[in-house]
Amino acid sequence: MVDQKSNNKLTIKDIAAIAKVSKGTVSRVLNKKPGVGDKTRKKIEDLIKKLDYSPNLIAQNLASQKTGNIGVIIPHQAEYYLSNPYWPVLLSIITKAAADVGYTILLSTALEEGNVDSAYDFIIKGKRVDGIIAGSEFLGEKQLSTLYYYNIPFVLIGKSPFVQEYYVDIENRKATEILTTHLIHQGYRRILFIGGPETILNVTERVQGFYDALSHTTHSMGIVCHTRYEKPNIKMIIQNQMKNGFSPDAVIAGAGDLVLCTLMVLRELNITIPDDMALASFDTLHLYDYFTPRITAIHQPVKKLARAAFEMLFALIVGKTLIKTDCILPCTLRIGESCREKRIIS
Amino acid sequence: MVDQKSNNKLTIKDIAAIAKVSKGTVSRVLNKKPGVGDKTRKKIEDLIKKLDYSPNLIAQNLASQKTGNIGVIIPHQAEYYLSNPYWPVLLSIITKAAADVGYTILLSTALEEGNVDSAYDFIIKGKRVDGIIAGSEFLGEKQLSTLYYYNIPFVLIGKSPFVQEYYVDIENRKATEILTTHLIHQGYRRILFIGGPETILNVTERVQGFYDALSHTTHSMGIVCHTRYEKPNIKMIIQNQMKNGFSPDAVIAGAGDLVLCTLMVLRELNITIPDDMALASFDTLHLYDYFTPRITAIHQPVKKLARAAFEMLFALIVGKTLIKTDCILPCTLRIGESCREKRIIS
DNA sequence: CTGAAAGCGCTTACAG
DNA sequence: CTGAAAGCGCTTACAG
Repeated sequence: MVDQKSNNKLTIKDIAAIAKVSKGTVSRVLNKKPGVGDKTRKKIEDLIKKLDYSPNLIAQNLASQKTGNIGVIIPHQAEYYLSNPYWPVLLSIITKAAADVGYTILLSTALEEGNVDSAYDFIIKGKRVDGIIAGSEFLGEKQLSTLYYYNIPFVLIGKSPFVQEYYVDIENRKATEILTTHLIHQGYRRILFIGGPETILNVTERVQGFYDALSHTTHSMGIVCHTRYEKPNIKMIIQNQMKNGFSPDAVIAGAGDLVLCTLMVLRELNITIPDDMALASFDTLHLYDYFTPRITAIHQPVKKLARAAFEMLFALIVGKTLIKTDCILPCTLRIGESCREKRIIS
Repeated sequence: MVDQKSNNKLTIKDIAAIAKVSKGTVSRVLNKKPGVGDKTRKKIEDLIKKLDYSPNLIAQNLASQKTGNIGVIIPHQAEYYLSNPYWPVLLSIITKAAADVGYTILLSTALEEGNVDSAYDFIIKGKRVDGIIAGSEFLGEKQLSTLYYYNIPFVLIGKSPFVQEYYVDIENRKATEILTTHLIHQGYRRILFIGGPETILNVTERVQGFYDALSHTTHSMGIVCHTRYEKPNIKMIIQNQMKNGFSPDAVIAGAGDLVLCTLMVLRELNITIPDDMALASFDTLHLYDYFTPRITAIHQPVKKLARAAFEMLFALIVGKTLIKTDCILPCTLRIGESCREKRIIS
């Protein structure tokens, strides 16, 4: 048809005109608001369906002063956060939970590792989110003051020293204690704990858990070393500990980001797992089951964490009062073959 | 301060009032448009910086009739597309390329595997993207007619039987030929190719490449089997082929989604790689280097693919005329230890 | 170079 | 129950 307008952008005005009602009335049925007669409502609903009209979300947003978006801030650069299923899973669960209640996710990540400024600016300036879920790493007072200044509801994933409410996290300390205790029970005597940077709260919590376990035994001893996530110097750490007389018979990778690297280093050094050295880790790997031996590890309830974060944020956005302003979830121990019971040699 | 308005939402009106100019003038400097005196421009720029004003993007969008968003449609559900680095990498590269020119990504995925309707509706209705990059899988005439109806520029990742222009892809056929030829040269004689569903274009292309290689030799023969990605029945396939007399000495996993499963099945059946059976794959794995033996594989230039897709879309959006309306990229062969040269037994 | 005004497509008190 | 009108915060011809 020639006269089929190529300008196929139906607006509320068109619908109103065709239905011979006011825009206000159409708006009311669009938003399922009361104050419209049954007949009128039906007529407009039919028309909308027939014409396949859908409202311009941008205009809705501007008029209603709500965006329908929630911002997710991943405080890492893509290369890094994609190396691990943690953030992708978190993100996809949040997206799904948000979609269920009509919200869209706006994702913002650090452009370079450790620099979250741009990520916050991107999301906050421009006023296009109703709330924010952010990873607590690298969250500083600068970002916080911006959040508070713009008065925007937010929930953190992971504790922050600066924030006392509205966060979700896991039982880092307790879980590490459980894992370490397992190693002790399996007969390992000299356990090396490799953790991330000590400036990160969950790292110090895990270290505490490690010491908690050791404090309950006289058979085993432990050593803690820290390294960066992005460029871990695990090889050096392990070699040093082997030379300096501690010579660990078990090593715990204190974060999902460190397991693989540790695994590689052990292979490179021709150290057999678990015969030469046991390996355990906090956090499981992507494709976990595909590694031999499977690595004994603490499993985080990432999906639950994501759902908890979204529910908390949603409550904040709609103004529901929260009874609990935090949510700390327990982890589980998954036993593989990488920490088999030690033969009586030591 | 008590009188520090909690309503801290600076608008263009406020800026105009303070600077004693009109909103139009502020808008012009905001958008770096000509038609403003140097002094006035400087004054306004300083004010904006001082007050840390940033314009409301939603209002900008509505007024300018541009969204600054581009939609990315991943035609899979999260559980599935996260099992493989392909989509996450694609997404993160597109996001970065888009950010460089001021665009934001709106992600939409299938809520259930194979059903992309909602993904398209979500992105297209509501008019909030200036263009779309979509995976070509499951793209049907229904989605296409919607895209054309709304007259929205789009670029496909992967060929589609329905679309003759504006897509990017890799050399599926040629790459598979290269891989298969490598296996033949390594001395493998009975090669099993396990591919995805034959309804998918890249699967049939790869199968063609497989046959291309075989057609150049009289030493080796091949068999092709198809399976679903989400729930591959690889164990059955391999067992059948072992029983029925073909008894392959090499297997090619025809897609990244099938490698791991194949690997697991071989382990389960106590088949050693490569001594009992060689394993090669199209597409590398996440954490590729961490598997022993490393698997010989075709490597796709995913990052290049993503950049090519975005560049093409961007050109379409700004109305630049394209010389090439498609982009087919070559792949490379990565040789691991999973297809070692075969001892002369057969 | 600058301003006044119309308009983007909605929502939402306010009347009636 | 329904409509008319103002307003959300911008942009963009159009004058001058």
